[in-house]
Amino acid sequence: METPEERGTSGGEGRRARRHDPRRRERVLDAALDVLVEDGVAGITHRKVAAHADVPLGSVTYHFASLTELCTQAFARYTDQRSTEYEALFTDVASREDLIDVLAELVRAGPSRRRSAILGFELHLAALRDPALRVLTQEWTRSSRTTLARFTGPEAAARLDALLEGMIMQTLVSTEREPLEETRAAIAQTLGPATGTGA
Amino acid sequence: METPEERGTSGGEGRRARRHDPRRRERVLDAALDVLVEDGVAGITHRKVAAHADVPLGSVTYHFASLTELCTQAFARYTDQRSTEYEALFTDVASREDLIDVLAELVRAGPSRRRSAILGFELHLAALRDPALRVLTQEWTRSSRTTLARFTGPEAAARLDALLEGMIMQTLVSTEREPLEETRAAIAQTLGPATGTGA
Amino acid sequence: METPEERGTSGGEGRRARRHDPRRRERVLDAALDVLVEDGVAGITHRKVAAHADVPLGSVTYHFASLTELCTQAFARYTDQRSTEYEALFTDVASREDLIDVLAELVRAGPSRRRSAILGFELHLAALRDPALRVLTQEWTRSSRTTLARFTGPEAAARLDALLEGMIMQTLVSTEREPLEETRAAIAQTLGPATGTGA
Amino acid sequence: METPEERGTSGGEGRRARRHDPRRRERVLDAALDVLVEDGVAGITHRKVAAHADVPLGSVTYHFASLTELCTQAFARYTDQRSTEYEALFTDVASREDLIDVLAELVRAGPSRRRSAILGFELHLAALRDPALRVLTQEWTRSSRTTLARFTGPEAAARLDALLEGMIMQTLVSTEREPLEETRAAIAQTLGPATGTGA
DNA sequence: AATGAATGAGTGTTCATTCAT
DNA sequence: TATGAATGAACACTCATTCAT
Repeated sequence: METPEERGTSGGEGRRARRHDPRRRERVLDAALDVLVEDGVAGITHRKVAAHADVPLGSVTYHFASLTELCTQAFARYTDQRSTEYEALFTDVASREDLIDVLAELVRAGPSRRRSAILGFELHLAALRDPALRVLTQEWTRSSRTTLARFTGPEAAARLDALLEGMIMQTLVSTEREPLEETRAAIAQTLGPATGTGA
Repeated sequence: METPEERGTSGGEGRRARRHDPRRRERVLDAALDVLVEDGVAGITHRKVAAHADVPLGSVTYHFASLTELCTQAFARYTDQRSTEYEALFTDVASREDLIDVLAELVRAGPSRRRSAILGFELHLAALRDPALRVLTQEWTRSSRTTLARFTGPEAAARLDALLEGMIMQTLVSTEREPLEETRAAIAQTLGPATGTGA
Repeated sequence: METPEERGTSGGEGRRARRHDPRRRERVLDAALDVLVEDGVAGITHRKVAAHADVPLGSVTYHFASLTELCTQAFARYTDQRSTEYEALFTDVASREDLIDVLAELVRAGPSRRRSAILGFELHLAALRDPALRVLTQEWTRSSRTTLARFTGPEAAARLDALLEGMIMQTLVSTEREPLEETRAAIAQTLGPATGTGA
Repeated sequence: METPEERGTSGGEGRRARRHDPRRRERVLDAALDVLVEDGVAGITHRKVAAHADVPLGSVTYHFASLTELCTQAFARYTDQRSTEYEALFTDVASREDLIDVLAELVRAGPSRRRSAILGFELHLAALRDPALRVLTQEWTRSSRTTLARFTGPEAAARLDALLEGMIMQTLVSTEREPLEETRAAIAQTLGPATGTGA
């Protein structure tokens, strides 16, 4: 009913002619995760996600019925990927020492981990207010504890999980890095005294 | 949601004629904390804060130059109160057992603590992106570790702090409560083996 | 409200494999009329019509070049059906009494008529702003007056037509029903004094 | 949180410096009625109203909590004004002839009345779907019938009201004007046979 | 012939912030 | 000092319409 006028003139630069783009959905979800890392749940908007994915705004709202749903699905994608990654960390663990190595590295790792850590905490916080997200955090907790429990037994796994989460949070926020030895010592102690033979 | 009619001269019951209200600033800050608990940094607005404090909208923007500043000062008020409270928890601690009691209670405490825990995590997350808030988290970490260190030595204090933070976060999100004994056991283990005489 | 998941291959039960559905067009027009009854010209959208007709969105835009055209054709279908129905009402009218019966019933009839009445007024109002629709209202007015005039002569037909339209509108909006006798009396008076023998 | 940049640069031409504008509300309501006349309930938007009132968009949403409420209040303003006007039409009516003159003039009047008539029908139609508006139509019907009944008695007032409404609607839509004599005759007949002395 | 994917214009609404009083 | 009015930017979301298949 209104005159369209400058139809199809605008549109950024690198875009155009990406009609029929399978994986579009996934690209948008990844972009959403990028925005969540950068600006948090507090700062995510359709527009930022669209810009980040180099996709028109309408494309985001087309694929996801609401911003909430976009976040939910993005977080689901995150926990999914994260679980697999987490599992993979432990494939080569054969001894108590190996385990400590892997976990200390997990806590102290650099920027690559930073992204993951931030998303984890954003998710936890958002889950406090959104039951749909609570499903994800519960599943994630269960799965990470199960993985740890293979080496430690269930109670120690729960403690360890809490300790790791706390250490990761603190690493995230603090400016200076804790000495490696202290990280290892904290993990070792939570694992409990070394038994005679192995992990 | 409001229209001038509902705004303006009205204001419920308790307001009006509170000219020269010296506690106005503090009331607004507490209201801001309430809103942060309820809706998070993602959901705070001047209007919600004003409504919560039963104060005109203009009063909020008058006392605080920007929403960011309001949040910063509210968080500052929170860490301030929290530090004092935290310190107070330990005044009667005389033994290792006392310490475990107090910390287990800290982790497991109900709704009263929930507010505090949520604010703590909101602050941590927001601090990732705002240096002004990082000052607060650093000071808060330093102070809580110092308090703990009186009983444990510095390294154990750091571990313990991480463990507590992780446990509190998990308590916050999870639906079922962990058995008290496990909480105590986790703390005890992180404290390290009991020494001969006391805490 | 829909996301690709909910759209796409799904579609409830009765759809699918209705390739080459010759009545598709008519089903869409009827669906459009349903939506016009429910939400008015103010509320009609391609999506609502498609959902109502249980037809993919693309099907609506495929068959009708624009929403305006869809409305126009739907209204055309309405006046067409309505004229036939209207005509049919009078086939058995043999006396002045019969005529009054039929018209009173027309004014007072229940839900079945409600649909028709609402569409009539939606059309009239839309026609004020759209010349294409004015063609329909003029033809409809002409045809209904012609029908009435068979029993009353042209001037009385015009009056009667106006009276009926006004009464129907009032019936539509008002909550309580006017007594039958008053409806009949109003019609009778507009018909003019009974002549000796019949209608 | 975003950079404002070109704050306060835009803003039309004739505007500016109309802070503290009492009557702003009323101006907006009148603008809303203008838009309703022009584009109907189907076409009203905040932006059109703002432009018509030469007022910033924010001003419209500031004064009215929702578009629905804006329409409701605009229609309320309309019925209010209309009732007064309607009443005034009859102040000088002293005879049956006078009454017929006034009503025929009411039906046939030109553009000035057109606005009023369109609003009346928009309101009626919208009232079908919105109970808040139904309050207005009921009150309006009651009041106009009361006015008419002063000259005709209650039953005739109801008939007359319906007839007038129907005739006005038809006048609105039709292209050619009905002869004055027929309008008068229709009214006269609905008034019933002239009694001996007067109105 | 038919339709799912896609897109850009535009909508209602919220809100931080400014400003006159 | 304090606040109601005001405003413009931005947001989530809807939708008519286009287009590749």
